[in-house]
Amino acid sequence: MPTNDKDSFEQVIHKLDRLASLEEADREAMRSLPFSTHIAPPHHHLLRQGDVETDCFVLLQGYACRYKATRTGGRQIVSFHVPGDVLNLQHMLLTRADHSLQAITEIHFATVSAADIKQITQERPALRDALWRDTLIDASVFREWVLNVGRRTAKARIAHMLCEFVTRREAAGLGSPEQYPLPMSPAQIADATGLTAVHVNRMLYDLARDGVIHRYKHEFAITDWPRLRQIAEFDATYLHAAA
Amino acid sequence: MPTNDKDSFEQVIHKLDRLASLEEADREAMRSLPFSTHIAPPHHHLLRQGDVETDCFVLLQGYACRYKATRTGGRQIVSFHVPGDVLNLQHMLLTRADHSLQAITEIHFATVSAADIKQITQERPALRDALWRDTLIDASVFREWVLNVGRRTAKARIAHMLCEFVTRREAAGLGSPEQYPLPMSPAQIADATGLTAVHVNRMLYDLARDGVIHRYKHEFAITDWPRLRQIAEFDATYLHAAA
DNA sequence: CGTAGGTTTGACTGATCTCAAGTTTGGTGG
DNA sequence: CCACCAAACTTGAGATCAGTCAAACCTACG
Repeated sequence: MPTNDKDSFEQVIHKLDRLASLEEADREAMRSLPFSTHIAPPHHHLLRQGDVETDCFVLLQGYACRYKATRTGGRQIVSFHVPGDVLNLQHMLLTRADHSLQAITEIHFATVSAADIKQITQERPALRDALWRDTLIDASVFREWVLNVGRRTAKARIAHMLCEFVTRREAAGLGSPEQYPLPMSPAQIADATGLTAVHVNRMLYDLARDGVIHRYKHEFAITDWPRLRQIAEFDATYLHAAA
Repeated sequence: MPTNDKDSFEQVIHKLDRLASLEEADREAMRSLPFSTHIAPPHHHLLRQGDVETDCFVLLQGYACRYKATRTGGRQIVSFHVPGDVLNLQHMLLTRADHSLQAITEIHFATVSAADIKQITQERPALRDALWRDTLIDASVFREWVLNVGRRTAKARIAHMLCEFVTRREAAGLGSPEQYPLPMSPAQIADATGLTAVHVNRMLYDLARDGVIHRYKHEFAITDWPRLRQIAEFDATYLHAAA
């Protein structure tokens, strides 16, 4: 676990390195980006649907999610994020936020000017490839979510969402699927899967009864990773080796 | 309606023009891209989940969709496409197809080498912005679909999907929402909304009874556009003025 | 220790699915 | 041009998964 924000910022560079073959000059260009770091408590909004935003946020520590709201009060989480993720790269070219951005746990994040990021993508083709590829993988993940919410049963949906999260967490170097508890609450899982908190709770109970997860107080962890993947029909190819 | 494929190709250029301010040199660069044109019948697959693809497809005439399949036979359409859309720009940087691509009506399309497209994005920043912006809007649309499938009732889901389609069709210069019938079948609407064909049919019946759409044989058209938008809670800002 | 907010449980409801039997449609060949 | 066929669409009846409502219970926090 990185101990300071400067070290944490290296995670993004490391991630981009996996997405395209960067040269040392590319890494240096990233490091030289002016950024400021911040800490936000759980539930803090970094951005709200409709806002005009000219900064990009890089998650350094903790977990966050993006969500959209329906006029009638419905809430749908559209993605979860792990350290190293750029949370809103789209603001490089799209100024109006079509969704909100919220901290799940306490988070550390960096803000970088969208214009600065745009600038380095002009100057450094490898960074352009890596960042563009990142946004394309983002889109691929959304497609999988449409499938997940549209065509899977409640239990499979939940399982799939958990599989994706821990796979991405592991890719970010934060431990194997069974190693750490999951940060999201039943209510958040409900909002991510298009279910109600009540029903999520029942399914979580089932998964616990079958020994797939273990629950203790307001936390839970995966105890049978192979079985969870099986329940979810999880196939990580849609992550395009981002994970 | 363009009468030949060369004229049709101008639609993409026109679309990119709306996404970024192109110079004449940018438009020329697009026109000079080597491409070949093809015709495919309804249901024809341009691409299947898992394929390795190095060409990009540009839709010139007709309608197409992208979908993902679940191992157990479920099918989820993740987007519909109108003439002028690049159907798989992601293959510029991602080689493995994470979804299938299928014609809905008879279509005319052009294939352009992904490498050529990548090349012009290096040489012409305005084209890079336009194309990148296009992929970001694509992602925004997927997010809206996650919300649609996850948090709306059957009728609103269907209405929303129809609203988006006709809005995009109009943006492509193909007539106002009420002007032409819709090309998709109940079964396809079902696959796009995460419902069954049986239930879609019932909802379509309701919408027809309320005078929102008109059905005749295996076609239907919108007859009350304001009411349809209202049922759908449709707000086009997520299309980021692509439409 | 008291309170507020989220979680859990139970009983009931209802939206959507499933299954299966018609019906329409568009294509094909005589 | 008409009869036939396959495929898709419709319709109805019954089943079920997930939602709603409401009460009780934690848990964290002041």
